[in-house]
Amino acid sequence: MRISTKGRYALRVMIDLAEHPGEDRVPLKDIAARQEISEKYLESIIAVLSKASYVDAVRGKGGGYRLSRPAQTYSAGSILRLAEGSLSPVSCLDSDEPCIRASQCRTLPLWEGLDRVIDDYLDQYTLADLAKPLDASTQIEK
Amino acid sequence: MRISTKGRYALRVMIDLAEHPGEDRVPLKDIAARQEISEKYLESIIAVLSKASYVDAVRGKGGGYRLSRPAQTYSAGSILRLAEGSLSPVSCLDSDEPCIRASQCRTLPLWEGLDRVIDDYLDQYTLADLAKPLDASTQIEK
DNA sequence: TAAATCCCTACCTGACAAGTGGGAAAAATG
DNA sequence: CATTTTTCCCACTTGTCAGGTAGGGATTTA
Repeated sequence: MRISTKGRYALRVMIDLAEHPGEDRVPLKDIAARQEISEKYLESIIAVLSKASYVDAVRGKGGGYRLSRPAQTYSAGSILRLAEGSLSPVSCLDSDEPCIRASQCRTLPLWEGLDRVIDDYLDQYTLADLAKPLDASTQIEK
Repeated sequence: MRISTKGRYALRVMIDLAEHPGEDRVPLKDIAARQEISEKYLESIIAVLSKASYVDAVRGKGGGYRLSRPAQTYSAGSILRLAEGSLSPVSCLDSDEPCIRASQCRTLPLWEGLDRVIDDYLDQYTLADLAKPLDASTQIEK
């Protein structure tokens, strides 16, 4: 039940952007260097974020990326679901048409509940909570 | 973030055993037939359950498997953790020695909380809740 | 012209999921 | 004792996917 690097790196990119609001545009090269992730690989990850308008890209010299909304408006769950494709623990929760044996399935309610619990938890956390967590006042109580 | 067939099948095996307490010993062949899973593959899955004494095996003619404890005493989480190895969403939660950068890590608290939420949820469900779910009185309120 | 995003294709490597196959050992039954 | 029915054990296969790497070309903007 692992979160892949896509999701984890996407989150780190977003956090990095949230922590560098001063620099108006942040080039991918800088993010890659700070996060110690290959620029090439990050390119494919940030492309997804960009297409979904989670970040705002500007080309050319002096260009780079920027969050397109305030950090508090992104939930960790939304970023992870976007990057991972899906967070659901079993594939039958993804397809729109329910499984034929759904009514007999002993475990379906378990998975549905698990899916809900995961989503609910991850949707509580915002990007603002994750950036600069040294400031204790922005932390969620656990 | 998928649960693999190992975990899912292990759960189905345990549910199947819980639903057939009358037959003192249930041969794997019967479980495989009912669950429509290859006997050979199930063999490797039930071996893990057997080694952990989750089930009780008797060889030879008339032999088979049986739950070694009452169904209410197994949590879904314990079965899944056993079969899957680990349910944690990131590998750094598995190693006993913490990551060097743990104190700087922006996302560690998020993963720790997620891990806890998943475990807590899955540990609520018992095998007795999952077997014969048509009896509404045994269901967990969601 | 340099620095940046964007977009494409292709490839690699290793790990792991998901199984298959063969046979040995144990226990009951005839 | 032989046979059948079962668990138990080890090796092997097959395919998929994560997690990248490599390279180039087009476009945009200071």
